[in-house]
Amino acid sequence: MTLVQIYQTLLKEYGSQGWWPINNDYKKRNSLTNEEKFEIIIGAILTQNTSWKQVEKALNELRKNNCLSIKAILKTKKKTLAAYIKSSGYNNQKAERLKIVAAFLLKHPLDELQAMETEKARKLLLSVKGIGPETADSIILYAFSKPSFVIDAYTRRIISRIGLCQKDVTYEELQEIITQNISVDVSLYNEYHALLVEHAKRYCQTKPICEKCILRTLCEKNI
DNA sequence: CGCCAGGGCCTCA
DNA sequence: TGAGGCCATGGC
Repeated sequence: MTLVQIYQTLLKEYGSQGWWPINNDYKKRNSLTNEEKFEIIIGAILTQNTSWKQVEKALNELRKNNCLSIKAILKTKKKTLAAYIKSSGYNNQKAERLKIVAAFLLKHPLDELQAMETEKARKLLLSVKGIGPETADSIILYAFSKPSFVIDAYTRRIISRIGLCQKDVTYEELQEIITQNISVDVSLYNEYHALLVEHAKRYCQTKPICEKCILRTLCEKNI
């Protein structure tokens, strides 16, 4: 089974996912405001090793307290920020990260990052403490609409179970494997990652529900 | 009650 | 550069 076939199968099964959710809403958008891009960046940090449901609550708390802007995050006490985002877990650490990112965006405004070449923006984002490869790729792909394929635990799980990579494959290795086998296309990258997440949530869980898996017949492991 | 969730940093070899 | 510990809350 090829990576293209996997994508086509998942898309046919689940349909377009409408990522990234903004203001509690999944839908396709043709362009994003800076406010929306900022919310994506904050969400990308809050969702680190945390389910999106908890992140939505945290984002809504921030919104309710007028704390979804660079200035507001910078002037709000870390303790207060941590209380707002409590539901998303690791809240002290994430409060610190939000402040670091806000300061970073003050120095490098969204328009500047948007205009940057993809690899350059990625490296710059990776230099920020609290932004690792997945968060950086999520920001580039979903906030800036540039092709940087997002690898996460779900991607690694599904692709390794199918047999297209080792289960301890590194981030960059798996990113290579995938991008070498599909075309460079923002919509494709966007949809593919979202579909993998959906599939992992529904069937390819830590304890997989293989009987109901749409990829079952093509899965080499065929658990 | 234990496991797990749309990771990343630090430390120590 | 890679493995292991740590960060924390809430759903199930």
